[in-house]
Amino acid sequence: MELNQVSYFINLAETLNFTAAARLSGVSQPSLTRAIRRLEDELGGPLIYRDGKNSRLTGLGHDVEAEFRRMVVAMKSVRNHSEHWAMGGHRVLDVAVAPTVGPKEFTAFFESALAEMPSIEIKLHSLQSNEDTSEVLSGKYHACIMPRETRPERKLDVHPLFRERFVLGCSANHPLAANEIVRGEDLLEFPFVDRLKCEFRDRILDHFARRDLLMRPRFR
Amino acid sequence: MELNQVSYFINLAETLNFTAAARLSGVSQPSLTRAIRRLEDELGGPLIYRDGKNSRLTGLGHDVEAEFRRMVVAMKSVRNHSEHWAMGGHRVLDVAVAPTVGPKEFTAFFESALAEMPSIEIKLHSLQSNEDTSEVLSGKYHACIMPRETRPERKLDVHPLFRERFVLGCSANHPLAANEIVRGEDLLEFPFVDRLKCEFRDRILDHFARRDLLMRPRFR
DNA sequence: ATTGATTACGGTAGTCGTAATCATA
DNA sequence: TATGATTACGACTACCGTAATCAAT
Repeated sequence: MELNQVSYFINLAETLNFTAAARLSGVSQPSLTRAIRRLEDELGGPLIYRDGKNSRLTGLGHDVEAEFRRMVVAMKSVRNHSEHWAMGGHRVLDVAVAPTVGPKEFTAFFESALAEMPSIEIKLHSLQSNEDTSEVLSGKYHACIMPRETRPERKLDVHPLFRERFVLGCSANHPLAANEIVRGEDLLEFPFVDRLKCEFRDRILDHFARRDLLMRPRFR
Repeated sequence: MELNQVSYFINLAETLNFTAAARLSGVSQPSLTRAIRRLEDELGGPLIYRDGKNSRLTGLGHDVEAEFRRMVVAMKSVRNHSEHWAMGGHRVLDVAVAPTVGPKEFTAFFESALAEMPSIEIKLHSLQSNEDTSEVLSGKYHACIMPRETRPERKLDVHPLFRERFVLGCSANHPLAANEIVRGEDLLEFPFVDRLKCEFRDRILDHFARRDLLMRPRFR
């Protein structure tokens, strides 16, 4: 079964005349005759009663026509779609933002990007906790915004977007409340909780390890 | 755009792997690669990002996949249909019966026919007044049952099914009431109405003409 | 070294158009 | 004779498979 056979048959079903159908299809009459015959051979039965000016579709021909029309519709839809696409039509950019970051930090950037490229639509997703940059490689998202830099990957473009300060929240009469700057070393004097699920745990462990500081968590 | 390209692409969209898609499609890997490339050339843009184990469909690829699946569904439907048809599946026979005749005369025949050919369904239609045997030639009906024989047509099978008697209805003391048989000549003695729209008018005119009898209608 | 995709190339199948043939009105 | 469909035949396109090449892990 070939698509030219399909469109030939549609034209034949509309004209019930091989000559006219061939003209509609832009091929010679023998070519259309052969195409229809091949179709009939493949489907195992005649599609049209050949009877000069009284030609008419067989029952099978009627049934087949309906399905073929669906195929032609789908095919035209593909052509339309790809044409619009090629013309720089609508494109959707799926961007995932980690929940810790929150998209509101970037609304200004998104707005200017949308203004600059009117043919682009940006769809924001919330990056799930079990997802990471591999979701970009697999194609689920086109880009993602994360709270920490990832290990460099050749296949990924990684750009630094922002820096975040770590801030200590404590009571006003806490010994550290007076410090303008609180270093990691200062923190080690006090008991702390090791939150295994903290997004920044790896980075903080790494930070202290590089400074040869020993962390002694009091709770876990 | 060819149907093999369509099914190749469906397989590729499911596997995201040219080698696996080629195996599924039953062709060599280079052949599938070329088919996809031709498709992309025709549609004017890439359908899949080629990236080893991280290959993924483009936006256009996603859109095209949906439409292509519709085409494949329609194609499979055609195959199923024609297969059932070839297996002696369901066939509908459209039979038109002239309203003068009425289908009830043939219910016994239709019932026996249905019993004999279980794969056949008979659909009865009422033959409209402006329709005749040409509706069979044009394919609207497969057969029609008419109250009079038509002129012989090479393209039509004509079979006599029944004979109808013409009966005189009159009052008991009418001069003709005593006759066992009423001949046309007997009728000519009496005034009668020439019903131009009578279905049998032509046949009756012909009948008298062949006997050199002059009809003198008193009303029209 | 292995997996995955593309390019090169010779062979072949299938489709096309022209022209001839057949059938019918 | 004119219209419509099929068959015959030579030509060409385009697809396929094998094999080689390129790229990345």
